Amino acid sequence: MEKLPAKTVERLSEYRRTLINCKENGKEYIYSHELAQLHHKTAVQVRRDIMLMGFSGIQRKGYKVKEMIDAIGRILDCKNGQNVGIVGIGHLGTAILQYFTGKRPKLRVVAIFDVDEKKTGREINGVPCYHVDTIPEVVERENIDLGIITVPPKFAKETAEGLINAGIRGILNFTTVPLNVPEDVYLEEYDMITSLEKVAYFARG
Amino acid sequence: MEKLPAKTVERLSEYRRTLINCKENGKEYIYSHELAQLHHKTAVQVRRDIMLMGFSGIQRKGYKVKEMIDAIGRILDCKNGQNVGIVGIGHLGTAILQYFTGKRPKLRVVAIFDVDEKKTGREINGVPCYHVDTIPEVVERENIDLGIITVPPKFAKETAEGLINAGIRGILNFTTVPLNVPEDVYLEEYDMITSLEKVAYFARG
DNA sequence: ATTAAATTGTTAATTTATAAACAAAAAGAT
DNA sequence: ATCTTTTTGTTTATAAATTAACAATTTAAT
Ligand SMILES: NC(=O)c1ccc[n+]([C@@H]2O[C@H](COP(=O)([O-])OP(=O)(O)OC[C@H]3O[C@@H](n4cnc5c(N)ncnc54)[C@H](O)[C@@H]3O)[C@@H](O)[C@H]2O)c1
Ligand SMILES: NC(=O)c1ccc[n+]([C@@H]2O[C@H](COP(=O)([O-])OP(=O)(O)OC[C@H]3O[C@@H](n4cnc5c(N)ncnc54)[C@H](O)[C@@H]3O)[C@@H](O)[C@H]2O)c1
Repeated sequence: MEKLPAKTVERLSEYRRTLINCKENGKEYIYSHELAQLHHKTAVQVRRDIMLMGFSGIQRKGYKVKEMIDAIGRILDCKNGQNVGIVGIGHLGTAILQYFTGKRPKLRVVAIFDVDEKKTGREINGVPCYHVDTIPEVVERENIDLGIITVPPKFAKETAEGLINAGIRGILNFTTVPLNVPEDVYLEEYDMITSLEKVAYFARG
Repeated sequence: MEKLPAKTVERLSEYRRTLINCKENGKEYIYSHELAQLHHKTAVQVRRDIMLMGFSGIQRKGYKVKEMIDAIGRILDCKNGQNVGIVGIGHLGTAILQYFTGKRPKLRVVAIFDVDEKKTGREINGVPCYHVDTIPEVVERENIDLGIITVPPKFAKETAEGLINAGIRGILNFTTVPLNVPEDVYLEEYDMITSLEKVAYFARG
């Protein structure tokens, strides 16, 4: 199936988060303009995204929340789910781990890796923590597809290489060290400083 | 002065990070294609961004690293700097605080806020931690412009309102709770789940 | 029944972002 | 000196993303 535009994929993920919330609050239907307002987007944009993923609403009633959650799931989720490993379980790694637990059944954090012996060999937040040296075996055995890198900067490169050699398909990198990945590995990076500098720039007149 | 496109601003921030690194490694000049490669961008894009900010290189020699860092500073940095407050100093807040310290002299984290009495009333990472109830006074007194929200979700809304009432100009929100801000407050949001779902989507064929 | 209002779905237009093309300048090679 | 190569700077073209426009449908009101 043809891939959707990256921007649409991002928004679908965001819409789903909101829809799950709506569902928990007992909301059955939602209008495009409601969803738009919650995301500071236009209603047209929302409808266009929904159209692109091949879902339909009911005129004058809006979109069925439950069905739309499922429709987004058919786009974003892999049928049998995808397994995730986090490397470097310090402040940021722990924040991510906690944030993830229980949120997305199809995106399972099944392993975390560190070098600190106070952390390895036990479970943190219900997830086993392994020594980084075991990345090859564990990634293979646990069928880990995606890696999140939250190690100190100077270990970022070797961590990425380790994950890639172990057969990972996608990386989310929070160290702000430039990484080189082969074509068939998808790389996403995020830097809070960039976000804050953007806020700083646009916040002043 | 006219604002640059948001995408260009983001890239300038990223370029600067890399340039600072280059400078520390004693690199004096950099070519557009080198900078491009480090950021998985094209050389044309890099040159265009540089052109948009009104900076010039030297033909066949590239861009002077030190001068370009300064030029980006003239775009991104406020003359007298901007002060930042972080609200909610748990795992994520601490990760951000540590990550920031010392990195951007013009973007100073001058206060952190929490409700936990084990944290308030002392310094964390060299930054005083105040009780959230004192946001109005502290924001005023310390001349805080920008706020980062890393509180538990259910307190996100009131935190944002508190910051806005205290006169903040920009917010970086890591709780994934929809916020409403007045027109003159710039809001940026980030969700790691969205990033990872994007990686998951594009990482599979 | 008829009309009016609200809302979706889709096409068309516009705007923004990226890439291509190429002139100009500098450095080095012949 | 002249030519070739490399690299910047800028314009032009292409592509992507967003917004506008509007037809179609449903519901409610008169
Ligand atoms: N991009 C961003 O927005 C952003 C924000 C905050 C932090 N960071 C970066 O994220 C990383 C982690 O930040 P943090 O605050 O959690 O740091 P931290 O020091 O709290 O945690 C780092 C963890 O990595 C472990 N570690 C060290 N070497 C390792 C190795 N070779 N392999 C595996 N694990 C190893 C440590 O034992 C520790 O548990 C740092 O690189 C930091 O600069 C990025
Ligand atoms: N957007 C993302 O990518 C992302 C990732 C991880 C976590 N999060 C979110 O960030 C937030 C913080 O995550 P965390 O892992 O650091 O949680 P945490 O529990 O470790 O930290 C929360 C902190 O907020 C403090 N706090 C509680 N109520 C407060 C209030 N009313 N005012 C000020 N401070 C208060 C607590 O004392 C604690 O120190 C959560 O909302 C979490 O969901 C977002």
